[in-house]
Amino acid sequence: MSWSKSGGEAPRGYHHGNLKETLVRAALDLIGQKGPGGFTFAEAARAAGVSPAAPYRHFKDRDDLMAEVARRGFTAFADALETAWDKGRPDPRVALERLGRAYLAFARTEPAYYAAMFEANVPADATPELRAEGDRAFGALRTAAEAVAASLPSRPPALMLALHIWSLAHGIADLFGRGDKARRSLPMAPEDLLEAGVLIYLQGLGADPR
Amino acid sequence: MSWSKSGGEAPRGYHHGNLKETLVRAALDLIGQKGPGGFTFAEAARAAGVSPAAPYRHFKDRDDLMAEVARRGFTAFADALETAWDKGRPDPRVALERLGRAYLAFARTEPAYYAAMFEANVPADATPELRAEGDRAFGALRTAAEAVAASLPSRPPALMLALHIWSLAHGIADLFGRGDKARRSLPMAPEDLLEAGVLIYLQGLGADPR
DNA sequence: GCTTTATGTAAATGAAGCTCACATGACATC
DNA sequence: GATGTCATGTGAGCTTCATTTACATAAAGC
Repeated sequence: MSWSKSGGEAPRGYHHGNLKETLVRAALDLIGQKGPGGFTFAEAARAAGVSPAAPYRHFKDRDDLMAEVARRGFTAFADALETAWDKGRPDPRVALERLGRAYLAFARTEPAYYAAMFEANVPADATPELRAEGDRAFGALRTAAEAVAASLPSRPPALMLALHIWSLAHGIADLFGRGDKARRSLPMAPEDLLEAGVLIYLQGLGADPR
Repeated sequence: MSWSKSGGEAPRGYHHGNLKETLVRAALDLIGQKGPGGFTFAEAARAAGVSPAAPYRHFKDRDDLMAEVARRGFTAFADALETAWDKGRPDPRVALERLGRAYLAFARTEPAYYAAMFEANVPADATPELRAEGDRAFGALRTAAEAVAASLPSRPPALMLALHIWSLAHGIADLFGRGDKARRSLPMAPEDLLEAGVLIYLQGLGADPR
């Protein structure tokens, strides 16, 4: 049942028909296999079955493709965080924990995206779209921080709270959270490490110790 | 007064005499200027004034040179952390704050080392020496965590404490702590963000709020 | 049909990583 | 002091890559 070129080696004419999309997927595959440094423009072209020059019709250069992968990563990331937050239901603290787990789950299940987003040395504002999606991801965290801050008696500044949680989550993800690529092994699940950290942190801000 | 080859463009014979050292420094320079990805073996050779093949007499390949740079970085890092900790004087909490600041200071003042250590995709155990120095750096943090944990009424597990603080520090350094290379700008100094975070965290563990 | 525009190809350039055969010289040993 | 050996550089060459330029093909509108 291969009537289209989705997935397989469909013969094609002079024009590919879906090169841009194919290249992005190939790039994602390659990044997943060999890291953001190992991915080459030429190999992505080979994977798509086109000449080495063809990708230049769709991306300015190698970095531009990388930025597009990162942008899609941030889109998926922001979506995941917003979904996990679910408007703070049933209450901000529970929702925050869900958000933290979603953060680490993304790093774990989408290491290729995560690498393109945070390890490929793509400038945060390589393109306006990239900047926008990155802001949206951080916005999800920021929104959560605001709700949690408002629920605490000490009323801490929401931005600070967001930055602390983001940094902790990112640090854990970068150091321990990527399967076999992790820098060190851990005596517990990264998710649990993060949950414990956030819990302690919130208690430090005066949350009731449940 | 240039009677030796230290520092300048001293004419040299067939043999360089100090190539390995020169290459490491050149690599560090290049990494600082163009990032870990932009550094090339060939350019390091040019900087040292030798042919492109010469470096292979001292390093197995490009990654091997990178690993050596990272190793030296971890050595300097571990030294800095141990010095800052200063055996916990005058008391663990004060010393821990000093250690946290030293962590971020290193990331800020030695971005090239920090990049080689954490962004160059050098496996943590690329060489036994690298692993050893990395362990020593973490050991400094671990020692500090033990002393602080022992000083707290709740007696939290020291390893957990070390991992939380390391992750927070690394996350802040990676996201905000590298000057213009930072991913986002911050309304405060990274050092202050870290200090506030650790303070809140320790309060969550039952430390007296000073 | 004819033009315009988008999309690919071929060929070439320049740089990089790496290897191999060979050159040079530092040093030890007779 | 001649000689042999080992460490350290050189030169040339191979392969891969990024990127550009001129040209080819086809899809769409006229």
